[in-house]
Amino acid sequence: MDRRLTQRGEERRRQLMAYAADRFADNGYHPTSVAEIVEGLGVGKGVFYWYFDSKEELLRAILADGQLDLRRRQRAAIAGADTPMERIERGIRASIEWSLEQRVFFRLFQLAATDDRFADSLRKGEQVAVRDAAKHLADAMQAGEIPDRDPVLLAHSMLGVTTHLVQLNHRNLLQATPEAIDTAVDFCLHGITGS
Amino acid sequence: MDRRLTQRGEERRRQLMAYAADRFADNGYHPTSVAEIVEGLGVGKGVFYWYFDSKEELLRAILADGQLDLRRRQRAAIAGADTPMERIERGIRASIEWSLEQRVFFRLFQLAATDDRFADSLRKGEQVAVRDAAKHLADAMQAGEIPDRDPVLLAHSMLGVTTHLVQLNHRNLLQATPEAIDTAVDFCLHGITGS
Amino acid sequence: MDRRLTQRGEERRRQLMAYAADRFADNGYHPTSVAEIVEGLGVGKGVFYWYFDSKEELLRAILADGQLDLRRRQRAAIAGADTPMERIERGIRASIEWSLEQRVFFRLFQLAATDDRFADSLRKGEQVAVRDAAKHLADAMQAGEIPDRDPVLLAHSMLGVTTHLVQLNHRNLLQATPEAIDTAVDFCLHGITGS
Amino acid sequence: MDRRLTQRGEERRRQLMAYAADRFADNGYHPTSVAEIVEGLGVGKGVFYWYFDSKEELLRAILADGQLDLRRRQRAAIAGADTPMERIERGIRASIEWSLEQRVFFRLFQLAATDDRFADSLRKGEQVAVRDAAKHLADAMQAGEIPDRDPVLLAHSMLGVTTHLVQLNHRNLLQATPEAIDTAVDFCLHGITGS
DNA sequence: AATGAATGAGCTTTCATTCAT
DNA sequence: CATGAATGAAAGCTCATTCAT
Repeated sequence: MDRRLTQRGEERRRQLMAYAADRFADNGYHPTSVAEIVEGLGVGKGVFYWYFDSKEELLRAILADGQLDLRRRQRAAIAGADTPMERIERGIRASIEWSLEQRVFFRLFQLAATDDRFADSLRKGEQVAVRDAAKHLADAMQAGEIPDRDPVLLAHSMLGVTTHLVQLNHRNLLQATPEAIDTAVDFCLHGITGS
Repeated sequence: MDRRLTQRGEERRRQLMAYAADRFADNGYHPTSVAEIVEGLGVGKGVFYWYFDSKEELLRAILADGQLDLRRRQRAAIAGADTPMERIERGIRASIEWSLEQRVFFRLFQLAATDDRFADSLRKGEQVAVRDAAKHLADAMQAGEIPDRDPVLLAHSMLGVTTHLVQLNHRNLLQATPEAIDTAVDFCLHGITGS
Repeated sequence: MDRRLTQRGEERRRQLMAYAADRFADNGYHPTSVAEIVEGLGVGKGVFYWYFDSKEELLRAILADGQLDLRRRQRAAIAGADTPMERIERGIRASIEWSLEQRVFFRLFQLAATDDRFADSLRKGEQVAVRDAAKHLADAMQAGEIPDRDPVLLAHSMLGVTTHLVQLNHRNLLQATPEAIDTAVDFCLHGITGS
Repeated sequence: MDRRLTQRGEERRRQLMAYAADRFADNGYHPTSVAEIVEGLGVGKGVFYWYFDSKEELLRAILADGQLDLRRRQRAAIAGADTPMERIERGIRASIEWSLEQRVFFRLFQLAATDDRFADSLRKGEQVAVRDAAKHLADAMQAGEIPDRDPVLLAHSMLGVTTHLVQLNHRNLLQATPEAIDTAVDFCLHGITGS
């Protein structure tokens, strides 16, 4: 799908993505039909296929959007930090905050991770973030601030903690209060610092 | 579905569940059709609906099976431990090991967690395990072995770490070697121990 | 589609093929929808896909049926002939007669010949018949009954004459009376006999 | 569609017809969409419907163009001939040559002949040519050069031979070499001459 | 003249489920 | 218990055509 879009077309595309993202997040990918999406927006079915090759491509586009946004936030958060440990903490906090705010994107990431058709594109984004964190961890090890361990594994461990916390919050099983977030961040920092 | 099953009937039911579990784990719940399941076993469609009310009920039954098995393993692991901290570590390790062995069940848990129709029944099992771990954590706090923090949150943090590790392993993004498992367990123990 | 069919299933399959053949012959392949076919028979849409993988496969099955029938007729016609020339004439006449009787099959052959998706399977059947005729022509040349010329080309020329005649008849542009058939057969025989 | 077209408009119309003719010949009428045509030319959909009322009308216009061109060629070929038999042979040869050159038109004629919506307009053109040939045949009979037989049927027989030969050539099943053409023409001439 | 956007009926196909045997 | 057949709503998608600009 490589169409030259007018201003109006660009808006329609956004509109479709936003509405579909909501529906996917609420009902899941398979249970949400294209008909449901276009009816929800009060447009004809053809409109959908004017902007997207398929339902699959639509979700892919949404996911890419989300990953881009998350990545931006992480970069901005890390930007002003001076030490590796500071970068790590800021990165964690930025990820948690973004995920708490971007409920829809977060749920779509979770959804997509369980579907082979989408898991790969997610993987790429995740790996970028993980490798970034691993780099900072390696720096901290170099500086003797934390003991030597596989930095990639540690980065993934932190990711596991934060992801799970956000999930609980979105499912209303736990309130992600500032204190709770602090506890989780502390858990991570002590996890990497070791004895 | 409350049928008195003969010996042979019981086997058929197991067979259906095992085969369906494999297919669901490989292709996902929605993309796997009932037709695919019965054809794979070389039986007619009637067989399926003799043993299960619906495709949905089938997955629910599979999930319940898995949760029961996991719970058993966790209990057995904790049984011989004397201190709270030992119980915690053994519980973590048991969960990791089971999840690594039971690839199919683990994948189905992940799948089901993203589908509202199944998420609730999973939740229940998860909460039992979390509350159990939280109890041990509270015991350890009481004994002054770890600083006071929300034990439920800590338990969830550990769950996040282990789940993520297993996920990586099953996706071939990381080998869950004994060393890697040790690192993750260490991460958790230091996470709860704090400074 | 490799299904074990019961007596009843076999009948349904035949029924679908017969009805669809009529509709395809009347309206063409593309303009005839699966919905039209199943509605015409008063059955559900699923029935169609129980017996055929696709609309395309259905037409292929019909064509194969027709070709088999034509081939049988040609073989039977030639069977009792003693000389090459007699075999040729009987073969021509058998083809014409079959094509006149089997209006539907004949139209489907014409239809399919203009569609790349089906042309190949037709080709094979046609070539078998042509090669057979060419063999008889070569025999006649050997015997000095007709002058030497490319026997395949001559066989095709005869095929062109007969096909065209039948076409005219089915389109009501010409009555294929016994006299007309005789004229066409004569045309062919003189065409191959030469001066 | 009765539009006063500018010079440029005339060109656009030609361009659309030429491109569409290619696509129809390659993929068939139904499988070729209007979208495909306009996208192939890099123009908007409005252009198409500015020049043609419908997809159907477009094909009709193309077919009319082709028939006109063929008719011209046939007339020119016959022009210089003195005897009926010469006219017949020249007509045959002209038809074969044109059909070999005008691969696209020829394929479209074949396509259209199997579709009731277009068959009629083709029929008219074919009948003109056939009646023309039949007239020459009748002249030859009058002159005693060939035996008396239904001249229309003979003309159609010749048409069947030549059409089939060209078809084979376009499908790469046979090379229409000068010798092959001679053989086919001979076949026709002997076919009408008889014993 | 021309464009991109929109329409919506209709297409082929799928699939959970039911049923007669 | 088990089978093959049948159902029919609904899915994803296509496409000739129209329209606002």
